[in-house]
Amino acid sequence: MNLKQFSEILNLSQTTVSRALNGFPEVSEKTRNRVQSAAIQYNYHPNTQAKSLATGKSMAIGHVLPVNKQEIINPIFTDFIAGTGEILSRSGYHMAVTVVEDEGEEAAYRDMASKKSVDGVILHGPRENDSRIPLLQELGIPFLVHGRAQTTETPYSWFDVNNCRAFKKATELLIDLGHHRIALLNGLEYMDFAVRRRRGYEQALAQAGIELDPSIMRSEEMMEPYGFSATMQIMQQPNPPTAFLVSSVIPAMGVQRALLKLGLQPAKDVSIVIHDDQLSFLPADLFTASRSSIKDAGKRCAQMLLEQIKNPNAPPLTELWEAELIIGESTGPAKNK
Amino acid sequence: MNLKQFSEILNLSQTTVSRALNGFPEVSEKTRNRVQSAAIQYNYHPNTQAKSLATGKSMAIGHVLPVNKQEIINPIFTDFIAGTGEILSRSGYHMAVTVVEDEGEEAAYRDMASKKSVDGVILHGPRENDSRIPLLQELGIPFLVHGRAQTTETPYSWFDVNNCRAFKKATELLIDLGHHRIALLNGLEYMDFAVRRRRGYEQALAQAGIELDPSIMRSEEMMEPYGFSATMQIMQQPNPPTAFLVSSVIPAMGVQRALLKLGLQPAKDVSIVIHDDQLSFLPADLFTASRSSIKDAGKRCAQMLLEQIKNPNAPPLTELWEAELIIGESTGPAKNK
DNA sequence: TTGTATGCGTTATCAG
DNA sequence: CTGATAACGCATACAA
Repeated sequence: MNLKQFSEILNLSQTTVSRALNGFPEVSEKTRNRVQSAAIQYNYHPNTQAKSLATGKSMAIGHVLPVNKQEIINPIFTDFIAGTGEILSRSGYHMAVTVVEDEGEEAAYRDMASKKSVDGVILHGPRENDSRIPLLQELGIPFLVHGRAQTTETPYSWFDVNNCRAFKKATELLIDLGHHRIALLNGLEYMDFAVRRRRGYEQALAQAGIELDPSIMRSEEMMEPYGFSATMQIMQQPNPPTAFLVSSVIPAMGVQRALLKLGLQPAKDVSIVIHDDQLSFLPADLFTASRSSIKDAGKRCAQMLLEQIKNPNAPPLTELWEAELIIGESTGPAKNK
Repeated sequence: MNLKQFSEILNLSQTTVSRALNGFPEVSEKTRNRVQSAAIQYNYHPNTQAKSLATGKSMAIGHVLPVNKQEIINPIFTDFIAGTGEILSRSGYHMAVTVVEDEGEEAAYRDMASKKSVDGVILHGPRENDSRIPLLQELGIPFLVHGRAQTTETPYSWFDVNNCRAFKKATELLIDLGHHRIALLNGLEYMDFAVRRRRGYEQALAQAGIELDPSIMRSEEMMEPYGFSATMQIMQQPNPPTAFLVSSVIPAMGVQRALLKLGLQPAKDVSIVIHDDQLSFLPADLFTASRSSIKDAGKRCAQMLLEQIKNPNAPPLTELWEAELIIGESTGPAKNK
């Protein structure tokens, strides 16, 4: 059923029906009610493509996901889009997800711009001086960066968690508990968030006069086996750490597994502090953590992007959330040697 | 840049340019080359909405994700769409992801049909006698079910793993190792796959003359804390099992955590067999498993759906994969009592 | 092999 | 408050 047929049923012009459905003020209450209830009755929905063509709006938000980079298509992303999608669908938007080979990412954005297939984009996993940011600016697509990239160029909209402070506080907590050898299992350090986390860790150590020890610092993709093998290796070195600071609950599961395998009790023998994205499928209160819900982040990102689409000429929006430091069961005082 | 402008640059009609770009045979090699290189040079891409409107094809595959049902928006889904998206993007398709409140699912499908916003749909998480299947049939949208629903109605296209046989074999393996008390930590049993898995488990037990014991059987969402708490509870009952059969590696992580907490060694004290979807972020060889890559499933589903879109009148496509039984480090002979 | 004219289903402009 | 008509950008039947 299209508009023409539908308006014929109602004995109205297409124009009036369209206006009634789109909430234009000039149509009479009576007509509007008649149209709206008929739309439900006949299950009439305007064709998306035609509407897009006429308005220039696609009512879609794009996500470009490089396939080889596990950092983006990962379980954290799932919880993120659960939040994003929830907000978007309330506003009538859907998500256009494109999977690309790593080297096809730029082309994908150019494509979107040229085809006008999305009204905005959420940019995931920013790196330092991420080239995608100037690209999107050049293309003129509204976009919001989930995270930040230390760029000196023109400002852009972003949403981020204060990773530096979160990890500084987490490290301070461990230091206050008497820990002086604290291992860091970070994410990949070409990702901006990982750089900031490392910086927070370093700042806290420096303040306490503790020297950095690269032999107990790692940087890899946040997967369980990484946490396991890094812990096995680090704990079997001479002078092992008494605490671990871990970038996500996923590798932390591996850390815990390794400790148990080594006969060590979390909290009692070795303390663990993690950054907790509050993933829905993993335990919540197992670890002491700097906590910040990734799903809520997804919601907020969607809201900010929609605002930006609404006011294209407004200055860039930025928002920085503080993580909450939660004391769980995985930390305890350092043992005196 | 639109077709009109682009064709004026080339001094050709819109028709010829369109044909050259869409691979029609009648256009001369020379013209085609000229058009194609100019398209690259001027970065011309046809507008998606206009193309869709003219052809009736949206070049999009839909996923409808109910937000409250964790069973669908979960880390397994992530790996699935990584596979799906990879295949689709090669064919020029993208994915339209819509998040809906649980009760809005039917409306979302009706909406898609009415708006013609997708060319096909992948249906996730089928239940027994799933009402979405007749709905999609009624709406006339090509669709492929990932999994099956025991429906007596008209046939439909599906892709599935032989869950029943996988769990039967897994159970047999444990029985062969001398285990007679085998706990089952299943997924939610209103999901079709969970029903089939339970059936496989029951068949193997029946063959071996072992009676079912509901006190060591659970059915919940496949999350880590579920594995942990179910194991803690089951192992502290009188006459605890000597083996666990677990629906996914995620709750299995919890099983393992519980066993270690209870001072029990996997394989040695208690055996664990899981179904392993080969999630990218969790350990691969930790458990003895019936293994079947969820990412490959995603790929195959995409291929099958595309075939179906191509030949709308062909009979439904179905495909059943057998899982591979992999011996890992989590199984051993039952201890003699 | 190329071009002309029309339709796809909306929204937007302008007139009444 | 309502309606006729022109875009929107492309594909395609038909003509040359």
